[in-house]
Amino acid sequence: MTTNFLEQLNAAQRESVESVDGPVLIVAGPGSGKTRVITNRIAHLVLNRKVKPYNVGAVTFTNKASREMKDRLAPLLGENARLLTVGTFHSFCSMILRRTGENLSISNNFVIYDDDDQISAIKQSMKDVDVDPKQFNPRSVLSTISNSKSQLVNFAGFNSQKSNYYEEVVSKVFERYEDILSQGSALDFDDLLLKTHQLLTEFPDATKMYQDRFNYFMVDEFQDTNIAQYSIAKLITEISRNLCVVGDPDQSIYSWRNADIRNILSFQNDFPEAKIIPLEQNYRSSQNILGAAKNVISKNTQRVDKNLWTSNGKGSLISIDEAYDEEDEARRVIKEIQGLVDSGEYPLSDFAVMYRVNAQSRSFEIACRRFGIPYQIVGGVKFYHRREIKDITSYLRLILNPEDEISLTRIINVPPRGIGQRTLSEIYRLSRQTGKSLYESIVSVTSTDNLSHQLGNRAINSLNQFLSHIDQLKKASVSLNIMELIDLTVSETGYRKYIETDEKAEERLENIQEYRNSSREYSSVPALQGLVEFLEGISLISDIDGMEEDLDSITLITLHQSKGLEFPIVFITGMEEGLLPHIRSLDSGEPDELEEERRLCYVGMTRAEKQLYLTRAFRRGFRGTYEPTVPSRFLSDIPASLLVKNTSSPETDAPEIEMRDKMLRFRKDGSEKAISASLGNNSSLSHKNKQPTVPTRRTVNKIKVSNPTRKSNFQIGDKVRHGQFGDGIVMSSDPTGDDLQITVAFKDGGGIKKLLQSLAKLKKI
DNA sequence: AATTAGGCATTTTTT
DNA sequence: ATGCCTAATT
Repeated sequence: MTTNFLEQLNAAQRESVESVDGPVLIVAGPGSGKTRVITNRIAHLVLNRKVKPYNVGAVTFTNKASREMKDRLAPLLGENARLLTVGTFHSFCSMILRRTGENLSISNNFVIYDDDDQISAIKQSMKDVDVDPKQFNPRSVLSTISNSKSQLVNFAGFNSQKSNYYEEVVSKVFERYEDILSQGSALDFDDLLLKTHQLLTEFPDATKMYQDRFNYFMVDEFQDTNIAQYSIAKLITEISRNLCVVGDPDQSIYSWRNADIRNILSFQNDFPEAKIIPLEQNYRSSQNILGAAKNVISKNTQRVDKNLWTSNGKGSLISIDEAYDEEDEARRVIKEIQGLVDSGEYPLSDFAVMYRVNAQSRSFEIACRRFGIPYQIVGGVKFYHRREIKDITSYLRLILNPEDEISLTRIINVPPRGIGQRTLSEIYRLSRQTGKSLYESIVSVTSTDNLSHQLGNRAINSLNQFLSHIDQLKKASVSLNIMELIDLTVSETGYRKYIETDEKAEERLENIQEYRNSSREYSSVPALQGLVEFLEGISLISDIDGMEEDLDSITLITLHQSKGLEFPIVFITGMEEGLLPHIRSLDSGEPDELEEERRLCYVGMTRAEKQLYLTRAFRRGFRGTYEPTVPSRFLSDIPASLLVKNTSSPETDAPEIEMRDKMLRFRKDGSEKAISASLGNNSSLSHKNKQPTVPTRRTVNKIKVSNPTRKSNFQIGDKVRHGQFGDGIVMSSDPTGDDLQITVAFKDGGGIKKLLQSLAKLKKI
């Protein structure tokens, strides 16, 4: 091995790589070779500074990123690469807690509750402490708790500083929630961090062990870490002070997940001696793209300006394309891609279509299928969140820990075995009365001499049946590997038979098959440990992890998920007020949130190497009705000199004729084009064995070109009569989809109602 | 106990 | 429009 990899770096990169002693902050602009710096830095540590790989730790944002890092290190370090500790913050913490969590009475077989489980646990907690889920949204309660935890405030802390009624309520739920989790030997995502932090502050022996081990520690995507994560990194490197963080404040897009951009400031305060190295040369994008992106981001007020530059050529101008609606938008994008692919210049894998919200993916999927363009969709309906998958996972968790009440209640009657509401609430009652767990209560209820319950023979039989399933699986679990265990679960519990009656049987069975396949890599691990690791694996996996770069397909992806990726040609779609920037950020009135939207846009734009398209639709469907749109403010931040001269697209307030023309053209195209076989797949695991799915027959005449109801029969100010609400005055009338929405203020306290002209037989009076 | 109908909230982004 | 939850039905 030689050091020649250093010679291929620019000055700043090289300095980043060679500055290994003491704290370092690398401010890495988009495309500045960040991953290369990190991997080379590790290689430099091991090869030139003779640091043992065992003493190096690096945390990344996703599993995918760590996998890539390991892949890149393998050729440089050979076998040594395996000895490095590279993972996400959450998997890093999970490792610590499995090894030394017993200090905090955490079982080393703990399971990790994902989103769904957390919501179930919150709902159960709310029920237990008599909080009405209609009055308090379980999701917001959870997010309050999560927010608290990620700032290192546990239940005790939260409880002692609650200051209003809402927080009092949350506190009650919080307490119960923690009980449910510990009952289930479960930690949620935030606990992984919170408990690790607790361990590292309260248990010097364990702490010392980790501090001695991780002499060199690196944090990637530092701008998207939360307080808990930063604190952990600080604790780990308290002695060595060899903490290197890499990030870009302009790419901070996860504040809603409690990431705290102030960490960057804190770092400079906490480590005043830190070396700060900006990486400002962009190797990814053309001058035009970089210029456009810089113009967008520069409108943010709360930022330090950077001097990003590139020696790349000017490249193509940026295109702004305007469509009639989201279907038309998708059609135009996919046709453009098809054209470029047909010209032979680009492979499919060069293209990414990005959007703000997952719901937008639908129209692109449909267009891809219609035009026969293979696509890879990142995210969407999460594989591990599908019902059949969650069900089997619950069984597996019960094998590990029958006290897990969230998993138990999920599957106690799945498949149906006659354990209904009545039976369950009786068990609950007994459990609360005796202080025993649900499982224990079931065991005691089914023992012959217990007469303290009010359950019929039938219920007892069903419960016995359930118990014997769990028993049998538990016994088998000590000798079977994970794959065999899944098979046994599916057959033994009658789950397979049950699923076969489902209308989506085929799809569900396929998913179970896929689940089984994904367990293969754990099958060589000893029985129980394999189970633990498999369960951890599926909890910590993310959608982006399933993405495959070299698949011959285009990529459909959210802007958030696109962070860290790059594509020769990028389409950012839905450039509309309310979508990007998202309505939530506008409603909140928080300028910070708007700035984050702008950063999100910036992240998307800077993914592009050669060509960037920004698209929008004149109108967009929202839960049933269509709304006219306003172009995103970010579009006007791009100087005209960087844009392709507008050729065909009309302006926002296009004349009616132009609009109709577009619609006609659309209709013609859509119905004439034959449906080609689709290579797309719709699972986040991206298995290639999906049969070509028949596209949803989306009838194009959904858009009616002429519709008599579009013309309003009512003028503002007209007096009208409604069968139910009585008399009122028309306030406004707006077209929605094919219909007209009439807003009427009714007399006699009837209030203001929005009515559809076609349905609400309004009479003029 | 299981099935069904109707009411209601929901959609930002995810380790 | 869709999906989840509750209430009503059998």
